[in-house]
Amino acid sequence: MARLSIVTDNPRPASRPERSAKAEQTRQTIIDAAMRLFRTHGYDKATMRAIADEAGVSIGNAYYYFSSKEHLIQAYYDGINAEHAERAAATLTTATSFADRLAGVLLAWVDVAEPYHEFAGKFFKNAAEPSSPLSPFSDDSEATRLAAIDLHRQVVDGSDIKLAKALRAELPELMWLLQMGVVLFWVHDTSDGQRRTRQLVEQAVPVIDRALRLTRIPGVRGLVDDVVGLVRTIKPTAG
Amino acid sequence: MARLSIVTDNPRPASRPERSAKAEQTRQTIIDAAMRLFRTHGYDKATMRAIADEAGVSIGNAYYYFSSKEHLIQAYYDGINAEHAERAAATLTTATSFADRLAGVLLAWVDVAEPYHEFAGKFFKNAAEPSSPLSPFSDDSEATRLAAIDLHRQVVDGSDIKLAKALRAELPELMWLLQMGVVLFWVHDTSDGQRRTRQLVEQAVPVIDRALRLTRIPGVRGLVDDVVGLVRTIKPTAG
DNA sequence: CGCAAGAGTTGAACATGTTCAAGAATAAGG
DNA sequence: CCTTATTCTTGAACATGTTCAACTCTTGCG
Repeated sequence: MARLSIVTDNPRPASRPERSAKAEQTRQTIIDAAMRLFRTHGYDKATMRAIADEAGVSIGNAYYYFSSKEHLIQAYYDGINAEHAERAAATLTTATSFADRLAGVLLAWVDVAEPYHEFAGKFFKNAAEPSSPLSPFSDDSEATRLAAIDLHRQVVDGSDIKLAKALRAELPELMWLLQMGVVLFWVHDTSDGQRRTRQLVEQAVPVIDRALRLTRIPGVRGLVDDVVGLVRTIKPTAG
Repeated sequence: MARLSIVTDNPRPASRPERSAKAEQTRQTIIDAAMRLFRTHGYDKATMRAIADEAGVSIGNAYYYFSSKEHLIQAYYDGINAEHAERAAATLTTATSFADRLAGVLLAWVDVAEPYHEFAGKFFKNAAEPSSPLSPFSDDSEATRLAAIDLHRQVVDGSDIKLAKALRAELPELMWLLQMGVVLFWVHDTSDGQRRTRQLVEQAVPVIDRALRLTRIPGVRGLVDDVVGLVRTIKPTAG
């Protein structure tokens, strides 16, 4: 699993990004230990003490590198995202229809995330707090979020779908929101292998595809402009 | 503020619902103490010890009545919902257009919830965990959820909007989902008085209204059936 | 080398949600 | 009233995320 540390928790000011080789190694050791324990014992059992033990460092040292358990989890989060991008690439290079591409990308996420489902509930809890750096809407997650949105831009751009320019520009962001919705459903989905989530994706994607193709109907056009305007108003201006 | 304890945390089996008058009183004392501290000192400062102290009982006793801090918060949750229903009634008896009714109900929620905004982040965190009884999707919250959905049914039924039968049946549930979306936005909204959330509601409602009226256009009709089918597939069958 | 400044490391201590064995108060049955 | 079962109450004890003052090691510089 590739490990992009997109969202870092660097204890040093940004102006001095270097870190000694040994420190970097210790840092990675801690991450690896945490991964191992999260996987084998779950979130609750993987206490900071256990992680520190497993990594062969003191508790205090773990906190020197990661200012909270949440920040430690961030590596997990990034790992899933990186794996998702990797896996989605297969779909993005082969499929041409919008529906296939979107379904492929969404199902790729479900596939990638499956091993973490049990863990995800606990993770999700932390991510839900607005002030948490793990929140998908937080400033800290911006890089991760933009990468995910970009993935959806590729879904659109590489597809055969015809859309109004304004809609095409905003659509990837809306699709990212859709993906957040899928994640929400997935987290609550207790069916085996998250069967119901896959069903949701497979059933929803054609409907979305159909809806998007309807946007070219004259009577619907005005509505689309309204939606785009709404998205633009709401979107970026933090605060 | 009315206090409907819709979702109770009864330590005794459901077959023996009675509780001594004194016990009931102690229970209420604890709730009141918790409310006071949540309001005055916020979620973090309102420790179980502080709450027990304020209520004049021991920590263990507080846990006898509420099996976790989350369950104690439930009263808060219910209180907001009850107040919302009360406040929404004004709109529901006067407004006749669908847009006005929906906007009125959603804005009523923002009004009612405003004092709790700071607190809400912490609350939301707990509610986000799927296994939490506080989750709006949990079995424990079913009564509360159904009440909220019913509120939206009143919005639809009392309005002048014309809709296909199937859509009309599912719409209240979709509107409840919309409300959850508004709540999500609201939680993350740091503008003063949650100005941006109000803006979102005011701008989104006319768009929704317009979209619903478009559902009668021939070409759109099939799409609506698909959406209804999708909602029905996904909705109830827990697990 | 010698030394100062900073990086890296430590574990005891703290705060808080939660549990639990034990006891006190109350209710039920005779 | 006495006995017994049940409800109610208690606070010490526990687990765990987090902090912090102190310590050791490394680096840079004369």
